[in-house]
Amino acid sequence: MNPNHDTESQAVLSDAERFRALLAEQGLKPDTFALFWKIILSHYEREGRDLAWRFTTEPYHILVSEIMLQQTQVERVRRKYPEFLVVFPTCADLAKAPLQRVLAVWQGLGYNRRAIALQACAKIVVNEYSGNLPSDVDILATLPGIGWATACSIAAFAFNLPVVFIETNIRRVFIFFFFDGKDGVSDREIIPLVERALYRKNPRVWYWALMDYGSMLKRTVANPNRQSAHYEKQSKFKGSDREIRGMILKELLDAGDLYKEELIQKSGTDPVRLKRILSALIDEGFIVSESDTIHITGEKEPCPDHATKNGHPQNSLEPGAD
DNA sequence: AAGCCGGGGCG
DNA sequence: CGCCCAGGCTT
Repeated sequence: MNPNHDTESQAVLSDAERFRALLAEQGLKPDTFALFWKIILSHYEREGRDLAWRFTTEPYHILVSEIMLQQTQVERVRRKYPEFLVVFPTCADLAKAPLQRVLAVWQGLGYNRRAIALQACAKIVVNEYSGNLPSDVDILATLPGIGWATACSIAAFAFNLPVVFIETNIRRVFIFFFFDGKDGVSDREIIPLVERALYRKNPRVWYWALMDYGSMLKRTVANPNRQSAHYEKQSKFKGSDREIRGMILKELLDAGDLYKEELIQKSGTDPVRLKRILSALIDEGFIVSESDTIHITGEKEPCPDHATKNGHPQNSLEPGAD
Protein backbone atom coordinates (compact mmCIF):
# COMPACT_ATOMS: atom_id res chain seq x y z
CA MET A 1 0.00 0.00 0.00
CA ASN A 2 2.52 2.56 1.12
CA PRO A 3 5.73 2.02 -0.85
CA ASN A 4 7.69 4.08 1.66
CA HIS A 5 6.57 1.79 4.44
CA ASP A 6 7.61 -1.23 2.41
CA THR A 7 11.17 -0.12 1.85
CA GLU A 8 11.42 0.91 5.48
CA SER A 9 10.26 -2.53 6.50
CA GLN A 10 12.85 -4.13 4.22
CA ALA A 11 15.63 -2.04 5.73
CA VAL A 12 14.57 -2.92 9.26
CA LEU A 13 14.41 -6.62 8.60
CA SER A 14 17.72 -6.68 6.82
CA ASP A 15 19.40 -4.74 9.64
CA ALA A 16 17.86 -7.06 12.20
CA GLU A 17 19.06 -10.12 10.32
CA ARG A 18 22.63 -8.88 10.16
CA PHE A 19 22.60 -7.89 13.81
CA ARG A 20 21.13 -11.12 15.11
CA ALA A 21 23.61 -13.14 13.12
CA LEU A 22 26.48 -11.22 14.67
CA LEU A 23 24.93 -11.50 18.14
CA ALA A 24 24.52 -15.27 17.74
CA GLU A 25 28.04 -15.62 16.44
CA GLN A 26 30.01 -13.69 19.02
CA GLY A 27 27.60 -12.65 21.78
CA LEU A 28 27.73 -9.34 23.61
CA LYS A 29 31.06 -8.09 22.30
CA PRO A 30 32.15 -4.56 21.38
CA ASP A 31 31.59 -5.33 17.72
CA THR A 32 28.01 -6.27 18.45
CA PHE A 33 27.31 -2.95 20.14
CA ALA A 34 29.20 -1.09 17.43
CA LEU A 35 26.83 -2.51 14.83
CA PHE A 36 23.88 -1.68 17.08
CA TRP A 37 25.03 1.94 17.30
CA LYS A 38 25.47 2.12 13.59
CA ILE A 39 21.97 0.84 12.86
CA ILE A 40 20.25 3.10 15.38
CA LEU A 41 22.28 6.23 14.68
CA SER A 42 22.15 5.96 10.91
CA HIS A 43 18.40 5.62 11.03
CA TYR A 44 18.35 8.74 13.20
CA GLU A 45 20.47 10.64 10.69
CA ARG A 46 18.16 9.62 7.88
CA GLU A 47 14.79 10.15 9.54
CA GLY A 48 15.13 11.50 13.06
CA ARG A 49 12.04 13.44 14.05
CA ASP A 50 12.03 17.24 14.25
CA LEU A 51 10.23 17.75 17.54
CA ALA A 52 9.93 21.19 19.12
CA TRP A 53 11.26 20.03 22.51
CA ARG A 54 14.45 18.84 20.84
CA PHE A 55 15.43 22.38 19.93
CA THR A 56 15.80 23.45 23.53
CA THR A 57 17.72 22.37 26.60
CA GLU A 58 15.74 24.63 28.93
CA PRO A 59 14.94 22.24 31.79
CA TYR A 60 11.44 23.62 32.39
CA HIS A 61 10.54 23.12 28.74
CA ILE A 62 11.93 19.59 28.80
CA LEU A 63 9.98 18.89 31.98
CA VAL A 64 6.73 20.04 30.37
CA SER A 65 7.34 17.89 27.30
CA GLU A 66 8.24 14.80 29.33
CA ILE A 67 5.18 14.99 31.55
CA MET A 68 2.99 15.49 28.50
CA LEU A 69 4.58 12.55 26.74
CA GLN A 70 3.79 10.06 29.51
CA GLN A 71 1.50 7.47 27.91
CA THR A 72 0.58 10.01 25.27
CA GLN A 73 1.31 9.91 21.57
CA VAL A 74 3.85 12.33 20.18
CA GLU A 75 1.42 13.72 17.63
CA ARG A 76 -0.90 14.95 20.33
CA VAL A 77 1.88 16.52 22.36
CA ARG A 78 3.16 18.19 19.21
CA ARG A 79 0.04 20.33 19.13
CA LYS A 80 -0.31 20.98 22.85
CA TYR A 81 3.29 21.69 23.86
CA PRO A 82 3.69 25.09 22.16
CA GLU A 83 0.25 26.21 23.30
CA PHE A 84 1.05 25.33 26.91
CA LEU A 85 4.32 27.26 26.85
CA VAL A 86 2.67 30.34 25.41
CA VAL A 87 0.29 30.40 28.37
CA PHE A 88 2.90 29.35 30.95
CA PRO A 89 6.27 30.54 29.58
CA THR A 90 8.22 30.00 32.80
CA CYS A 91 8.19 27.75 35.81
CA ALA A 92 7.11 30.71 37.95
CA ASP A 93 4.18 31.44 35.64
CA LEU A 94 2.95 27.89 35.97
CA ALA A 95 3.49 27.84 39.71
CA LYS A 96 1.27 30.83 40.35
CA ALA A 97 -1.48 30.02 37.83
CA PRO A 98 -5.00 29.07 38.90
CA LEU A 99 -5.55 25.32 38.54
CA GLN A 100 -8.55 26.11 36.37
CA ARG A 101 -6.31 27.59 33.69
CA VAL A 102 -3.81 24.75 33.87
CA LEU A 103 -6.52 22.14 33.44
CA ALA A 104 -8.14 24.14 30.66
CA VAL A 105 -4.94 24.18 28.63
CA TRP A 106 -4.36 20.52 29.46
CA GLN A 107 -7.76 19.52 28.06
CA GLY A 108 -7.41 16.83 25.40
CA LEU A 109 -4.11 15.41 26.63
CA GLY A 110 -5.69 13.00 29.08
CA TYR A 111 -4.52 11.73 32.49
CA ASN A 112 -5.37 15.10 34.01
CA ARG A 113 -3.56 14.22 37.22
CA ARG A 114 -0.41 15.01 35.32
CA ALA A 115 -1.44 18.65 35.07
CA ILE A 116 -1.78 18.85 38.84
CA ALA A 117 1.53 17.05 39.35
CA LEU A 118 3.29 19.29 36.85
CA GLN A 119 2.11 22.42 38.60
CA ALA A 120 3.09 20.91 41.96
CA CYS A 121 6.56 20.36 40.49
CA ALA A 122 6.73 23.96 39.39
CA LYS A 123 5.81 25.16 42.86
CA ILE A 124 8.47 22.98 44.48
CA VAL A 125 11.10 24.10 42.02
CA VAL A 126 10.27 27.76 42.67
CA ASN A 127 10.08 27.39 46.44
CA GLU A 128 12.80 24.86 47.18
CA TYR A 129 15.23 24.94 44.26
CA SER A 130 15.40 28.68 43.53
CA GLY A 131 13.49 28.14 40.30
CA ASN A 132 16.09 25.76 38.86
CA LEU A 133 15.19 22.19 38.07
CA PRO A 134 17.72 19.76 39.64
CA SER A 135 19.78 17.62 37.28
CA ASP A 136 20.23 14.74 39.72
CA VAL A 137 17.92 11.84 38.79
CA ASP A 138 17.47 10.73 42.39
CA ILE A 139 16.23 14.20 43.30
CA LEU A 140 14.10 14.55 40.18
CA ALA A 141 12.41 11.24 40.95
CA THR A 142 11.21 12.60 44.30
CA LEU A 143 9.13 15.27 42.55
CA PRO A 144 5.42 14.61 41.99
CA GLY A 145 4.57 12.89 38.72
CA ILE A 146 8.23 12.16 38.00
CA GLY A 147 9.24 8.51 38.16
CA TRP A 148 12.50 6.90 37.06
CA ALA A 149 11.81 7.08 33.33
CA THR A 150 10.86 10.74 33.37
CA ALA A 151 13.70 11.68 35.73
CA CYS A 152 16.21 10.04 33.40
CA SER A 153 14.62 11.55 30.31
CA ILE A 154 15.03 15.01 31.81
CA ALA A 155 18.61 14.25 32.82
CA ALA A 156 19.44 13.02 29.33
CA PHE A 157 17.63 15.64 27.27
CA ALA A 158 18.14 18.73 29.39
CA PHE A 159 21.55 17.93 30.84
CA ASN A 160 22.98 15.32 28.46
CA LEU A 161 23.82 12.97 31.34
CA PRO A 162 24.64 9.27 30.73
CA VAL A 163 21.63 7.83 32.57
CA VAL A 164 20.20 4.33 32.08
CA PHE A 165 16.45 3.86 31.72
CA ILE A 166 13.67 2.16 29.80
CA GLU A 167 10.44 3.45 28.34
CA THR A 168 8.17 1.91 25.77
CA ASN A 169 10.17 2.80 22.63
CA ILE A 170 13.48 1.79 24.15
CA ARG A 171 11.99 -1.47 25.39
CA ARG A 172 10.72 -2.23 21.91
CA VAL A 173 14.11 -1.69 20.31
CA PHE A 174 16.01 -3.89 22.76
CA ILE A 175 13.49 -6.71 22.66
CA PHE A 176 13.48 -6.60 18.88
CA PHE A 177 17.27 -6.79 18.51
CA PHE A 178 18.39 -8.75 21.57
CA PHE A 179 15.46 -11.02 22.45
CA ASP A 180 14.17 -12.26 19.13
CA GLY A 181 11.64 -15.04 19.62
CA LYS A 182 11.90 -14.92 23.40
CA ASP A 183 8.85 -14.39 25.56
CA GLY A 184 8.33 -12.90 29.00
CA VAL A 185 11.34 -10.58 28.79
CA SER A 186 11.63 -8.53 31.97
CA ASP A 187 13.04 -5.03 32.21
CA ARG A 188 15.58 -6.42 34.67
CA GLU A 189 17.11 -8.37 31.81
CA ILE A 190 17.06 -5.39 29.47
CA ILE A 191 18.62 -2.77 31.75
CA PRO A 192 22.19 -4.18 31.64
CA LEU A 193 22.02 -4.08 27.86
CA VAL A 194 20.81 -0.48 27.88
CA GLU A 195 23.77 0.35 30.08
CA ARG A 196 26.30 -1.43 27.88
CA ALA A 197 24.80 -0.03 24.71
CA LEU A 198 24.71 3.55 26.00
CA TYR A 199 26.46 5.83 23.52
CA ARG A 200 28.38 7.88 26.06
CA LYS A 201 29.72 10.38 23.59
CA ASN A 202 26.25 11.87 23.40
CA PRO A 203 23.51 10.41 25.60
CA ARG A 204 21.01 13.02 24.45
CA VAL A 205 21.28 12.12 20.78
CA TRP A 206 21.49 8.43 21.62
CA TYR A 207 18.17 8.41 23.44
CA TRP A 208 16.53 10.51 20.73
CA ALA A 209 17.75 7.95 18.22
CA LEU A 210 16.61 4.96 20.26
CA MET A 211 13.15 6.42 20.71
CA ASP A 212 12.83 7.30 17.03
CA TYR A 213 13.80 3.79 16.07
CA GLY A 214 11.33 2.30 18.53
CA SER A 215 8.59 4.59 17.28
CA MET A 216 9.31 3.57 13.69
CA LEU A 217 9.39 -0.07 14.72
CA LYS A 218 5.82 -0.05 15.98
CA ARG A 219 4.61 0.89 12.51
CA THR A 220 6.86 -1.65 10.85
CA VAL A 221 6.67 -4.94 12.73
CA ALA A 222 4.29 -6.65 15.13
CA ASN A 223 4.74 -4.94 18.49
CA PRO A 224 7.79 -6.52 20.13
CA ASN A 225 6.59 -5.22 23.50
CA ARG A 226 4.12 -8.08 23.59
CA GLN A 227 7.14 -10.18 24.45
CA SER A 228 7.66 -8.06 27.55
CA ALA A 229 6.92 -9.61 30.93
CA HIS A 230 5.20 -6.34 31.78
CA TYR A 231 2.91 -6.30 28.77
CA GLU A 232 -0.69 -5.56 29.71
CA LYS A 233 -3.81 -4.61 27.87
CA GLN A 234 -5.56 -1.53 29.16
CA SER A 235 -9.10 -1.79 30.51
CA LYS A 236 -11.92 -0.36 28.44
CA PHE A 237 -12.47 3.38 28.51
CA LYS A 238 -16.09 3.40 27.40
CA GLY A 239 -18.32 3.21 30.45
CA SER A 240 -15.39 3.49 32.87
CA ASP A 241 -14.89 5.85 35.80
CA ARG A 242 -12.20 7.52 33.73
CA GLU A 243 -14.75 8.48 31.14
CA ILE A 244 -17.02 10.00 33.77
CA ARG A 245 -14.15 11.86 35.43
CA GLY A 246 -13.17 13.30 32.09
CA MET A 247 -16.74 14.35 31.41
CA ILE A 248 -17.06 16.04 34.81
CA LEU A 249 -13.88 18.04 34.38
CA LYS A 250 -14.84 19.07 30.89
CA GLU A 251 -18.26 20.28 32.02
CA LEU A 252 -16.74 22.05 34.98
CA LEU A 253 -14.17 23.88 32.91
CA ASP A 254 -16.92 24.86 30.55
CA ALA A 255 -19.48 26.07 33.07
CA GLY A 256 -17.40 27.25 36.04
CA ASP A 257 -19.45 25.29 38.56
CA LEU A 258 -22.03 22.53 38.57
CA TYR A 259 -24.95 21.35 40.64
CA LYS A 260 -24.44 17.79 41.79
CA GLU A 261 -28.06 16.96 41.05
CA GLU A 262 -27.73 18.31 37.54
CA LEU A 263 -24.62 16.22 37.07
CA ILE A 264 -26.47 13.08 38.09
CA GLN A 265 -29.31 13.86 35.69
CA LYS A 266 -27.15 14.79 32.72
CA SER A 267 -24.74 11.88 33.04
CA GLY A 268 -27.34 9.28 33.92
CA THR A 269 -24.84 7.89 36.41
CA ASP A 270 -25.87 6.01 39.51
CA PRO A 271 -25.73 8.56 42.38
CA VAL A 272 -23.69 6.27 44.61
CA ARG A 273 -21.11 5.78 41.92
CA LEU A 274 -21.03 9.46 41.04
CA LYS A 275 -20.51 10.38 44.69
CA ARG A 276 -17.59 8.00 44.89
CA ILE A 277 -16.05 9.52 41.78
CA LEU A 278 -16.50 13.05 43.10
CA SER A 279 -14.81 12.08 46.39
CA ALA A 280 -11.83 10.79 44.47
CA LEU A 281 -11.63 14.01 42.47
CA ILE A 282 -11.75 15.98 45.72
CA ASP A 283 -9.03 13.84 47.33
CA GLU A 284 -6.78 14.31 44.32
CA GLY A 285 -7.18 18.06 44.43
CA PHE A 286 -9.18 18.57 41.26
CA ILE A 287 -12.35 19.94 42.76
CA VAL A 288 -13.92 21.28 45.94
CA SER A 289 -17.46 20.67 47.07
CA GLU A 290 -19.92 23.28 48.36
CA SER A 291 -23.29 22.33 49.80
CA ASP A 292 -24.93 21.36 46.52
CA THR A 293 -22.37 22.41 43.88
CA ILE A 294 -18.81 21.61 42.89
CA HIS A 295 -16.08 23.67 41.21
CA ILE A 296 -12.43 23.45 40.28
CA THR A 297 -10.03 23.87 43.20
CA GLY A 298 -8.80 27.39 43.84
CA GLU A 299 -10.14 30.85 43.14
CA LYS A 300 -13.05 30.80 40.76
CA GLU A 301 -12.26 32.50 37.51
CA PRO A 302 -14.76 34.56 35.55
CA CYS A 303 -16.46 32.72 32.71
CA PRO A 304 -14.59 32.89 29.41
CA ASP A 305 -17.47 34.95 27.97
CA HIS A 306 -17.16 37.63 30.59
CA ALA A 307 -13.42 37.37 30.46
CA THR A 308 -13.19 38.81 26.97
CA LYS A 309 -15.32 41.75 28.03
CA ASN A 310 -13.20 43.10 30.83
CA GLY A 311 -9.87 42.33 29.31
CA HIS A 312 -7.53 40.63 31.73
CA PRO A 313 -9.42 38.14 33.85
CA GLN A 314 -6.39 36.43 35.34
CA ASN A 315 -4.85 39.72 36.46
CA SER A 316 -7.83 40.52 38.61
CA LEU A 317 -6.90 37.49 40.68
CA GLU A 318 -3.28 38.41 41.20
CA PRO A 319 -2.49 39.02 44.86
CA GLY A 320 -1.16 42.51 44.26
CA ALA A 321 -3.51 43.54 41.47
CA ASP A 322 -5.60 45.83 43.62
C1' DA B 1 2.12 -7.56 40.93
C1' DA B 2 -2.08 -5.52 39.75
C1' DG B 3 -5.44 -1.70 39.12
C1' DC B 4 -6.38 2.74 38.13
C1' DC B 5 -5.83 7.10 35.58
C1' DG B 6 -7.84 10.05 29.25
C1' DG B 7 -8.78 10.49 25.20
C1' DG B 8 -8.02 9.97 20.50
C1' DG B 9 -6.17 8.02 16.19
C1' DC B 10 -5.70 4.20 13.42
C1' DG B 11 -6.41 -0.50 11.33
C1' DC C 1 -14.44 -2.64 18.08
C1' DG C 2 -9.40 -3.53 19.82
C1' DC C 3 -4.84 -1.71 20.33
C1' DC C 4 -1.58 1.53 21.89
C1' DC C 5 0.49 5.66 23.53
C1' DA C 6 8.49 9.14 25.70
C1' DG C 7 4.44 6.25 32.96
C1' DG C 8 3.35 7.16 37.83
C1' DC C 9 1.03 6.19 42.02
C1' DT C 10 -1.59 3.48 45.25
C1' DT C 11 -2.84 -0.74 47.29
